[in-house]
Amino acid sequence: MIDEKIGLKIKQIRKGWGLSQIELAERIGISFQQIQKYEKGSTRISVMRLEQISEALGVNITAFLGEGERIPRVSDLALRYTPGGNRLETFQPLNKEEITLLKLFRKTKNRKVREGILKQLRGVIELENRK
Amino acid sequence: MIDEKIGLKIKQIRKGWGLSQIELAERIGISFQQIQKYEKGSTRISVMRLEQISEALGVNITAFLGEGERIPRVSDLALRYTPGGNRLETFQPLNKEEITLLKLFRKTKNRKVREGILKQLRGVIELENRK
DNA sequence: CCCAAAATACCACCACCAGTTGTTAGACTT
DNA sequence: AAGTCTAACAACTGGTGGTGGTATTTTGGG
Repeated sequence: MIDEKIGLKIKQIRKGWGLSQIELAERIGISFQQIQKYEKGSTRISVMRLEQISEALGVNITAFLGEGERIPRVSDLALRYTPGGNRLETFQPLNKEEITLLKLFRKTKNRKVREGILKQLRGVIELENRK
Repeated sequence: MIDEKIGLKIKQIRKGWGLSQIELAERIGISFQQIQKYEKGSTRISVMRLEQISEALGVNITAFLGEGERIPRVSDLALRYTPGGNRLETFQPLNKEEITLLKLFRKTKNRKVREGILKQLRGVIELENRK
């Protein structure tokens, strides 16, 4: 899966440098057979190993991961994580209203006020659910 | 070593979202005890796992690897995304109280209630500043 | 303050797989 | 055709990734 992709890149970069599996293996301190497994994607690569490999190959570790990746846009996440129902997950990008809420909430230094807001919300929610 | 660093970041980002170890664990289908090990850095993280985790946390996998790089937090993106023009300059991860607030706020479906809360906050803030 | 419950930390055990060794086969020299 | 270098594949094993169980801390509402 992802290990296969990474393995392929390892192979490409290694060959690009004209290194044999043996040479690469020696630089890292493991057997060349294990390198084979990595390149074939038949064993999972740990982050630590990948770091060693990237170092041995003189490339940044992100060279193996970057690909078409990009920083997830808010819209993507919204789509991905607001599935069926109104399951209220904590994990959602903040929408405009919520951002306003946060900014306001942070502006008031008064503990009592903040606690009051929370209490008030709880009350309303209970009321809603009761009906 | 590198696993400890990654573990720390996992913890940071997870908490920033107000997720428990249990919730994160469920999202990727492993035990929360294993999450603990990852966060403590006591077991090596495979690239595959890290990818799952980064997806579950809504960040790019490079967020855990980029050493000095800035962590592209989703909540960060969300906040900077604010169309209103007035953005929060430096993002602070959500603290406990704010997470509670958000959860409650999202629980109430009633628009009026939410608007009321905002209005109320504005009032209090104005009051505070006047004194 | 107090108390339940959620969240986290800690421990011991097991199964699997990362890593090893060994063998084979092509590809190239000389 | 014999030696060398490289890479693919099989069989084995120890370490550790992953688990369930329990103890401890932290939380937050009354």
